[in-house]
Amino acid sequence: MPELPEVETSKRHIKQYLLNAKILNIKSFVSKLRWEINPDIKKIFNNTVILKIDRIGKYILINTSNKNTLILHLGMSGYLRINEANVKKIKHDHIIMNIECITGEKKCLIFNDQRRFGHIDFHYTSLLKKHFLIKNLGIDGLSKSLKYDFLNKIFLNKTIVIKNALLDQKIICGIGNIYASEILFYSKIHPLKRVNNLCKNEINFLLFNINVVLSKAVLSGGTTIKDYKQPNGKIGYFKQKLKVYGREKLKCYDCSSIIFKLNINKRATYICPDCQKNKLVN
DNA sequence: ACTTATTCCTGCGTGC
DNA sequence: TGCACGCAGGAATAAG
Repeated sequence: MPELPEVETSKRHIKQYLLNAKILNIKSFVSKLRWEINPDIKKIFNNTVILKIDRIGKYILINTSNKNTLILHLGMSGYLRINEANVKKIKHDHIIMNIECITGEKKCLIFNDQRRFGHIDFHYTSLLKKHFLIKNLGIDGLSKSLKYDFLNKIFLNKTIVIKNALLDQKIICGIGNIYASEILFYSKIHPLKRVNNLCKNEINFLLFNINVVLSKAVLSGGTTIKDYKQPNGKIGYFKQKLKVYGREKLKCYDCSSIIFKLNINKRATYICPDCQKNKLVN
């Protein structure tokens, strides 16, 4: 679910409440999400102040005054929401962080995750890049440093197909299954094309469209297929703008050919067979 | 050093 | 209605 645009939308929204707020306490109602939750999380952040909120790939990073960083990943079905303090829990609310905002108001940040593929952890801010979830991440999908030379160098010696390369968080982080299909459609590249066969123009057009698709999706508040919600409770509105994802058997908006669904690594992939027919071309 | 399969969860739609 | 099955936005880990 939540890919870069959904995580970025969530980050931006919670930031207005969390920045400079005091964490009163963190409560966890499960012992594990994807992994065991370090029980120290319940007290180590008590009475700390939130100094900075960042995102890398699909991770939200919250720096606090005790020189720690909270690491949040929303998994497949997770979302965050801001509520008034002491609001009643609903199903799959797993973590609640009670805060006192800079305005003096008391609120809480709630992490809800039906499938529990998400995770919450923390690490010393200074050693964050050594954390097992962070250390192998590649360059962020919206980073200004994501340029031709960087990507070309990686693609040169690889034989994996481009769809899998886009999903590989060790290369570029933040792109997931929805945006991989969309980016390749925009780029007119077949998802099964091998990365070492991409020419300079294709890589540059791909880079351009990674930025276009992710930026546009952020502006729409992300994509809601099923569970995802913005922290204000609204859904994301990019679904209406998807050109191929989820549009099997419907007409391509550009050429009226029928959108086709295929599986790559067991994951749904959508293409316009006419707009992206360069599969075998070098 | 690669790629591919398995695994962790809940819930929904489909077909019998 | 009920049940079995496949599938869903992720990704580390194990196995090949």
